Amino acid sequence: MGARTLAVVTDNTQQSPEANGPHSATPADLPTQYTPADVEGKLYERWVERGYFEADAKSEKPPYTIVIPPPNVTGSLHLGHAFQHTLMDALTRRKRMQGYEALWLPGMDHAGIATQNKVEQQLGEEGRSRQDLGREAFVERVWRWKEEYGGKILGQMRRLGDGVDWSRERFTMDEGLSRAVQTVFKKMYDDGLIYRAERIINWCPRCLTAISDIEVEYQEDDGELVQLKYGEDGDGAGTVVVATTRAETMLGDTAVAVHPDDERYRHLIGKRIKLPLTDRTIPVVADSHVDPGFGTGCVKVTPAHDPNDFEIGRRHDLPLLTVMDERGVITAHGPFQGLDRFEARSAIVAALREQGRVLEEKRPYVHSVGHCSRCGTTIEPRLSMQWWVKVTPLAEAAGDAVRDGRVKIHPAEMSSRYFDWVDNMHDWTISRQLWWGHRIPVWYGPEGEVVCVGPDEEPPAGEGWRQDPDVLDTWFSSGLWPFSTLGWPDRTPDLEKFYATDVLVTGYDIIFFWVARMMMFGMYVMEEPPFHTIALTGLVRDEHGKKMSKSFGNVVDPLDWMDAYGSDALRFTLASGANPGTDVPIGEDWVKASRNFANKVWNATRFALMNGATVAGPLPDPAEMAATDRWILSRLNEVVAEVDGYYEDYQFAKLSDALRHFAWDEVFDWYVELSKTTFAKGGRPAEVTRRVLGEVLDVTLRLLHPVVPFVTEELWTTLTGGESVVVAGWPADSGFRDADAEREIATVQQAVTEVRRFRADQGLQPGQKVPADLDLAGTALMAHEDAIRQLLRLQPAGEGFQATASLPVAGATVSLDLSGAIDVEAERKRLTKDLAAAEKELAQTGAKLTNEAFLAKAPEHVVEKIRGRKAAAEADIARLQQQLERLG
RNA sequence: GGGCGCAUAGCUCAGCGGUAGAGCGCCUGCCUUACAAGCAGGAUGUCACUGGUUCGAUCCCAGUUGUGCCCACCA
Repeated sequence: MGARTLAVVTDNTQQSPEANGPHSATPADLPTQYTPADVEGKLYERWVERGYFEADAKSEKPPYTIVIPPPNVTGSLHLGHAFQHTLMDALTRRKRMQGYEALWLPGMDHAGIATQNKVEQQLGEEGRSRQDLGREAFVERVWRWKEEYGGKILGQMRRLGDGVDWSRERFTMDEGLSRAVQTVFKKMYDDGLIYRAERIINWCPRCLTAISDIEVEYQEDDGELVQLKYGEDGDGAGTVVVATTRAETMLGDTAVAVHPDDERYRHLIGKRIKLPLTDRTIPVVADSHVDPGFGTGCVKVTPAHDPNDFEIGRRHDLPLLTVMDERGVITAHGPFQGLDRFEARSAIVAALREQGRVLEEKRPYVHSVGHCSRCGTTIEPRLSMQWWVKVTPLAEAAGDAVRDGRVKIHPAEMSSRYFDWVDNMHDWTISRQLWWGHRIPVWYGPEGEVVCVGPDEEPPAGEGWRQDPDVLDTWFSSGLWPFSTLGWPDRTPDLEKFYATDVLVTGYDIIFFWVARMMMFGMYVMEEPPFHTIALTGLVRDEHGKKMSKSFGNVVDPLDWMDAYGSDALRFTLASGANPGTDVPIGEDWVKASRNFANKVWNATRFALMNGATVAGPLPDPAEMAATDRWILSRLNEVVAEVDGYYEDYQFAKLSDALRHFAWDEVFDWYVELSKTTFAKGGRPAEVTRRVLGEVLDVTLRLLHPVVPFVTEELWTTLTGGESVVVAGWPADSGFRDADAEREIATVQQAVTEVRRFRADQGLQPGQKVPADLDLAGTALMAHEDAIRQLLRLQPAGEGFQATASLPVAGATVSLDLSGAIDVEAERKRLTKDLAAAEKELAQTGAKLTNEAFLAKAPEHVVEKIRGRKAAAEADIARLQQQLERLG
């Protein structure tokens, strides 16, 4: 029977809501292989042109909002982005289909240090520095850079299929967002939550700026712990030995500290000793911070170059002696002046060694050293005046919002990480000595006045007034992102409609940097959490679970895989690996497998179209359907419910898995195969199956669409004639279930599989027709004889039929004429093996059922189940023994 | 130094009190007119180790070993 004759469906009078008149897709419309490149770009542009992703603040529909974690303007798409974007896109696409006013808001972060470094590097290649240009020209240059090279990632997002609302794209340095920054700064300043203080901060001598604690990355570095003898033998106080890994700071020592209870040094407390290489004497102070058990129990104290020493200095009123400049060059007078800190370190140790003051060296001494997260330079603790945010009250509110359930963290186990942070947060250094960023809105007057200026206020004018030269930490503006992007501080329709956002999808690695700060600002500014749910994702790793890094050489450009296998394949693979909060390994073979799945869906739909599958008209009455139709519809509705459940739980791996198995193992491998017999026979049953097959594919494509938007769009529009699956409705569980049909088909599957196994064991060619006599009377298989014959390539038992093999399957008997001797040994082997398994099962279940304790204490349904298993094992054994006997 | 997590098939991971699962890989046979990016069949696990709780433990508890991550002011 030709496909053309089967494709004609004309008797339906009712159109489905999506249908655009009589629909006449033909298999010719679809090539035999899915080629992503042919459709992806075209479809994306169509979606954008039609405005599907543009949200309407005036809509009556309930809102669903996700703001994108703004990628750095310097960034390009990596697998981590592709991963998170896939999840966010799937969430918003589904909600859009469900009838929500879905907004996924895109944008970028100006990424202060990163961007400034990039442009400085570019200048460097021209032999110039930012100082050569001057501040204004430099910032101008950064803007030009941003226009020219920045935002590469936005184009890449289109490749991925991100359904973002481009009309609402934002940038943290936009006029509007800058106004939000200034407004918040002013408010916090007025509330006493922002203050200026001179403290030890983390200083990057290369970037020449302060950075916050979390921007410091600690590494185990090789160092040298040297023990230095301070003081003079002849002196009254004598000598003490201190240990240090940073000998160069000794030039700035202003004390030696010992523990107050340390008997060894009690006599020294209050005395002064000579500081080597200088003409100074320094006091010995008692401070309980000192651990008497470490080293000699004596600590050199350098209040201007070490945070602990700074605290000790404060407690003992020690002078702060700065001996290095902002580039880490020694400024103290003497032979070391002008040396870089590392040169100075060896020079000073050498000089002290010459004086016999270096007692003992431990080398290598591995210890934890802080590095700038942006450039890797060793951090220099540095005394300086900076702006700070007083975080305690903000962090408390941020913690409470999660504690009292207003914000849920997924998976819940990750909450501890969040609490650890917000409950122990130190004040936040927000000023940066950079030029690219939001300038601190504070003016200093000639008389020492300090004025914080709001966005609608004029800065003080006149002689001697100048603005603070520093800019704000990038995370200050990104912390405002969930509301600044919606127009705050204005009470915009967007803000009214779309705040608070629904879910924040981001990596667990960014909880401290970003999540906690958005929570703090959201609670403080909006008095409402910025999102209802925080869905934390893991990191993308390579196929062996190893971190992707340039040094390992295992970094993959997602665009390469999208080129080779399509965006859908990449997305499906990422979604399939997305178990909440866990890292996601990905390998090229897996992407290939996802591509194969897309192609399978493609071809199954082609088959359906060739055979006249349709979505037109209402579904036939179940009473009119064959068990196969009722079975697949029952399963379909179960899958709809299952997928919905997984979405609510952000279980992307589970829902992807469930859909793949349903589509491939059930719809394609069984329903479609069974439908071939129905179509071949024609008549009303074929019509019913055409409609059911259309329904099943329609719904399955909708269910798959959020994760694999391109192939589903192409197929769905072809199948249904609908405008776009993007704006089609999300399937709802109709409640239709048919347990009898499910059991019946399970029996068919079992029987068919059993005979197939026999055929394979007998070495029969898959296509080889075998005469067979089927005795199916009184079994669930009865209605499926034709399908069973078709699937198993069995032909009617004709003249001279000889039942050389007789298989009991599912209560029925299938007799085959193998035209000669069957392979007795192969069959005996198989049966013996099955028999052993059945006997083992019988022994196990039997043992349980004779166990009094089990019978007394196990719940009834468990006991019942074991009884069932025992009966099944007994039946299997009887059947297998009978077969073995027949073999002789 | 603290805290958290993980150890299940060759690889990557689900499962987490009642018969061990998936994807990829592997073996066998097939171009069966939707698909070889496919079809059919198959093999594979002392569920890290040692105890404990339980009628019953991969699953709960304790300890051991291995491994990963986060935090911390180890001079």
